[in-house]
Amino acid sequence: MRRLGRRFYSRYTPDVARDMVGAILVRELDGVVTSGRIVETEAYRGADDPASHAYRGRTRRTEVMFGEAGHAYVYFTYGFHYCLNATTETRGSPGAVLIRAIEPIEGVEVMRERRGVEGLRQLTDGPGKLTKAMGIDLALNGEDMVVSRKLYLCEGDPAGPVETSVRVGVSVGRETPWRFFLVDNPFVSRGGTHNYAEQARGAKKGSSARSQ
DNA sequence: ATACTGATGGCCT
DNA sequence: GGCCATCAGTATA
Repeated sequence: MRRLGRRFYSRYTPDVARDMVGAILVRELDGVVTSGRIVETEAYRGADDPASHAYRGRTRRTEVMFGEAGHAYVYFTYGFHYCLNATTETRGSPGAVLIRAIEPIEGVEVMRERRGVEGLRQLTDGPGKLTKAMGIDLALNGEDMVVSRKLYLCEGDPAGPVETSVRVGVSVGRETPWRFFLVDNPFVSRGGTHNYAEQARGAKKGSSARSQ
């Protein structure tokens, strides 16, 4: 497996987000490997993107988004969950790609233990779920995924059409279709539970019906 | 199937 | 003090 290099990340964020669908996310912790294929991402930029943490400029939290591309941006949200991003663009131009869902490949049993749920699908079909399944927290914020042995991305094939939609769980910037996901993949998150996410006029329902 | 809610803490006005 | 780039549980149909 070939690891994704600096050049991959150092581009216009929505392009990186689209190309990350199909890539393999690998996490090594205490000699245990967990990995999965990325099936859903979202792009966040800076001053042109009101939904982005970096919209209002540099703060302690968003510092990594302004730094070199290819680093992990991990943040804590809703008092409980961590979310994992890969930084993009160039120094001084903030950007990050949120990894929203993966399809498990390696370490399924470990993921089950860390998550405390049984169903394969529920293991990693959301941004907060996959970080818990992979043991990702603030200790990895700023990690350079181009060289790290703990956290990195490898080339992979989406093996199917990639669709776009409005981003999940944001109340502003809803005119920008910067969510990218694999059509009909069962591990794509179902789009959040908050009503306001679908209240904007013209919002379409998620295209993939899921059962079981 | 959709709708709503509680948990819980950091970040920013 | 209000708002979250969330999740799991419960209620309702």
